[in-house]
Amino acid sequence: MPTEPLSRVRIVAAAIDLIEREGADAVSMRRIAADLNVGVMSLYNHVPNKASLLDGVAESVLSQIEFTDDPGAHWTDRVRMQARAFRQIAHHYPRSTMLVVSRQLHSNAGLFPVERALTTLRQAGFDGADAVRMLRLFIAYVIGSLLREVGVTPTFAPVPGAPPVSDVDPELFPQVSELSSLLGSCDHEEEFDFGLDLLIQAIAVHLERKGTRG
Amino acid sequence: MPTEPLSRVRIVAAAIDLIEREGADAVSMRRIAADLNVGVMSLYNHVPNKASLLDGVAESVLSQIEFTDDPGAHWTDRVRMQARAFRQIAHHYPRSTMLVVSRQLHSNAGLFPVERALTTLRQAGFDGADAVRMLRLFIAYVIGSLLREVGVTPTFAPVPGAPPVSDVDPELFPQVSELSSLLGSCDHEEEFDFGLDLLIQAIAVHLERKGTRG
DNA sequence: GCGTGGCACGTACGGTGTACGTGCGTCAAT
DNA sequence: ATTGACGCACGTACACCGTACGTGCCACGC
Repeated sequence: MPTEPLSRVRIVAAAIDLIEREGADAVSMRRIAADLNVGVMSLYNHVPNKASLLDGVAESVLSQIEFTDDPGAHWTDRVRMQARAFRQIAHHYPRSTMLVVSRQLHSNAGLFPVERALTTLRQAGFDGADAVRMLRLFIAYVIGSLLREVGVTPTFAPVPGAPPVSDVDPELFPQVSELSSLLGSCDHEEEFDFGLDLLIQAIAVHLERKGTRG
Repeated sequence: MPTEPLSRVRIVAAAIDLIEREGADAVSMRRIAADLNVGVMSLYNHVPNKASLLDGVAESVLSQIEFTDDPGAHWTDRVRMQARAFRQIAHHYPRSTMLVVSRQLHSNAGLFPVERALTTLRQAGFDGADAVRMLRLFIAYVIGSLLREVGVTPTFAPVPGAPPVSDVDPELFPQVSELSSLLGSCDHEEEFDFGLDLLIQAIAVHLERKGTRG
């Protein structure tokens, strides 16, 4: 049974698998090698070091975003679709996404989504400066939302292991304790779409005002 | 010269100092001990483990947020001030903030800002469910913005060491390459305020509509 | 047949977090 | 005053980490 030859993509895939199964802390060169039934140092024939391997993870996750763009649709719908595509990848690879988001990105893998978004925004009528602004606004919102969904955030994503928002002092935190049931649960998709629509509507207004003025 | 006795807060302070000076990767129990002129294992008399120490860092940073709330001001201004207070702490402790944002939060230190924000929103007229929604929306935006400012993000915060958005293929990425100068630089404060105002305006509209309807 | 280069692998070194034991200083009860 | 207990600083030791370096196998071009 000659196993498939070792390669960078196989190593990256094993890393993603491991991250999703046991979390980013479990990632070690030795562990990945073991999962691949391979000596540790063999990995270094295909990957210069661990940091580069994690860059590969980021690149791979990013490149798996599936954009289905309909050039005929209204720009608001196209923007919405692009944002949702991001969310879906994060939903699929939650723990890897966490890693992607919290690492400096060195490759050009992140440029495709950026290019696509800028194109859409400029076709909608934004000038260059505003397109960049709006892009940054959306990225901030999307990434912030992903972090909530993935399980970080000061707003109590329902972490299965941890206790809910129990044992808060109602004297000190009346609002938090009154709204604890709302804070403790979260329909991430509904919440994401709510904010997304609000944002899109807001920048549509911004666009109209600029258009009628200048 | 009897040095001040070792304590959890002194250890946490040393950790924050180290993180800001040399980055989160430089943090190790040995290194912190050395900075404090202390044996490694002495730390464990005040801190159960490294993870807890990092929780302490998060807690400390969060608790240093300076809210100056004027109960007489319009709610939009109060919300703006609270968001800015967050940004300022991140600006002051950029690398620690990165760490805070990318860790699950286990303590109640994050509850004060939450309580405060919820109070403001409910006084503005939002019902419980909407207040929670709006809070989450703001948190997503603020955290996403902080990540950009702190130096992550797919949008090219100007990392001093790295080359700018050079060497992108204008054929593949026409928008990116045309707007490269805009993408490559960023007035974080201006950008943050722009998005913040847009957001506040949007939820103000949302509030009015709900108010006049119900 | 014979180099030669790619690749799997073992060994080894300096780093990490932390379990455990030891010794010293201080304070409480006798 | 003596003794006991406890708190806390510290050293040692272990398992694990990333990776530099050397070795040997095997498949290929000449």
